[in-house]
Amino acid sequence: MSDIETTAQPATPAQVRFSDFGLSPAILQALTDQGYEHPTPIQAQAIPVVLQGRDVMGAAQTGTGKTAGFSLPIIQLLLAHANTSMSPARHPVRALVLTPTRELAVQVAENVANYCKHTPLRSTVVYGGVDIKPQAQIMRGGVEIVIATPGRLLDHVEQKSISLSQVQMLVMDEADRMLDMGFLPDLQRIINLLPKQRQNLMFSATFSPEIKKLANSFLTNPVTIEVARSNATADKVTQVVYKVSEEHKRDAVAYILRQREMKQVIVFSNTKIGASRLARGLEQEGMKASAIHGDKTQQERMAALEAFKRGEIDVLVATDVAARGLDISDLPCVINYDLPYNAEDYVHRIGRTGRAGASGDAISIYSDKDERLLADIEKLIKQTIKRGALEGFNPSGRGGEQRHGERRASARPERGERSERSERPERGERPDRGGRPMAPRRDKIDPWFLKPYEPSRGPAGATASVAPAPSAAKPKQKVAALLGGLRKE
DNA sequence: AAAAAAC
Repeated sequence: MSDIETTAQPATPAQVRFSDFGLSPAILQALTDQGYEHPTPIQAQAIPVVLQGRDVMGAAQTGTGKTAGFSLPIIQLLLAHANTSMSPARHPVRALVLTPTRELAVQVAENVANYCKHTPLRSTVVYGGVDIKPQAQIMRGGVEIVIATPGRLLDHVEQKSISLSQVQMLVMDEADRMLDMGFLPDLQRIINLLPKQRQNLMFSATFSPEIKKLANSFLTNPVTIEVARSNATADKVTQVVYKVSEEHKRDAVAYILRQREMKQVIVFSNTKIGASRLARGLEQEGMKASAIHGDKTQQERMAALEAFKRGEIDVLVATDVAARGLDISDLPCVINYDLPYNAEDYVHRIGRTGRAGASGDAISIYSDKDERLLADIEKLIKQTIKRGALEGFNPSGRGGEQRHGERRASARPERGERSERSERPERGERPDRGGRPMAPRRDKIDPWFLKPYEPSRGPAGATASVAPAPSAAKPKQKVAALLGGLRKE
């Protein structure tokens, strides 16, 4: 098999209809219910190919309609052999969808359930952080389609609440993300439990060498589908960066939010601590803000997401748990409170806005020490991002915008002011880690985040030897070794 | 460097 070839067609979705694919009336009815008539480009390409039973390697950003692209034909194929018996034994798991995050699993499951609603097929979702028993109960009752995060799925396998021996179709959604998160060993264990004879669909936002290798080991003669070149940012998104000194970043975000009177904004932070602090800071400024990150309980995560979707919260401060996949529709604006360490994450983050033809703004705050990150991002997206100036933003005090009568600079620790104490991570923020081991033990914590910011300088000051290559190569080697070794447990 | 994910 040669290199990945692009089958990207300037599809003409306006002329294609879902009814052209020979899908069952039950599926078409579900689509009609939701007002869907025309497939998106990736749907138009994927549906016929999946219906043919081919393996697929799909490159697609979120917001392209990828979920329907694989779930509609899967449902169709399952229906072709569906039976209406109520016996659990007659409802073995036949399609398995794996996702990297719990929220994404829930979201995919909601879609699948919707598409199935006029069919006898049953689907369910399993993920960690919540009680396992109800999940096991549902699966023992028999389901054809399971959407899962890898760890909890394996848990169910060990508990024997699920058998994977009848799985005919496997979907790996956000495969690049799963690799990044170290799910490769779990993926391999799961795949070892599946029948050899099956159809595989893999979706990834990027075509890194690791992803190609994964595709080569798990897919059989796949058809490659690509819509919108990966690494290309949506053209509808207006991007701008504002340079601010590190200690004024939070004020800058508050200023931007207030200035533009923005509703429904996601603000991305690189750290969980940073996200919590920023959310609280914004709340103190009177905004309706909430944080979502991996140290929140699953309940809190869901609650924040729901509140945001319902419009009860205007600002969702998130780590990269929300960077990919989440279908928070058509946000007018995304703000990067930190520039992401991985340039690719920038693309995913700003992909939350400017979707479905709408335009959007992507605003990033950065400071001196982030020049390198900005350069990496611009290199990846092959464009220079506009440097903006925050008109009227005067964080250094001395009057400035304080004449608006705002409460005195809640988010501006002066030197020596000991606001740090009150900025510690909330107590009780994670009474329940969802069963995952508590992150680092107290005595092992490196409290870098509690220290005041200091521009880090090498020991010799001037010779800040720049050697990014080896550090970048390391994780890749690990992935390559795992892929090559195909170790089994 | 960070984040995510099973018990």
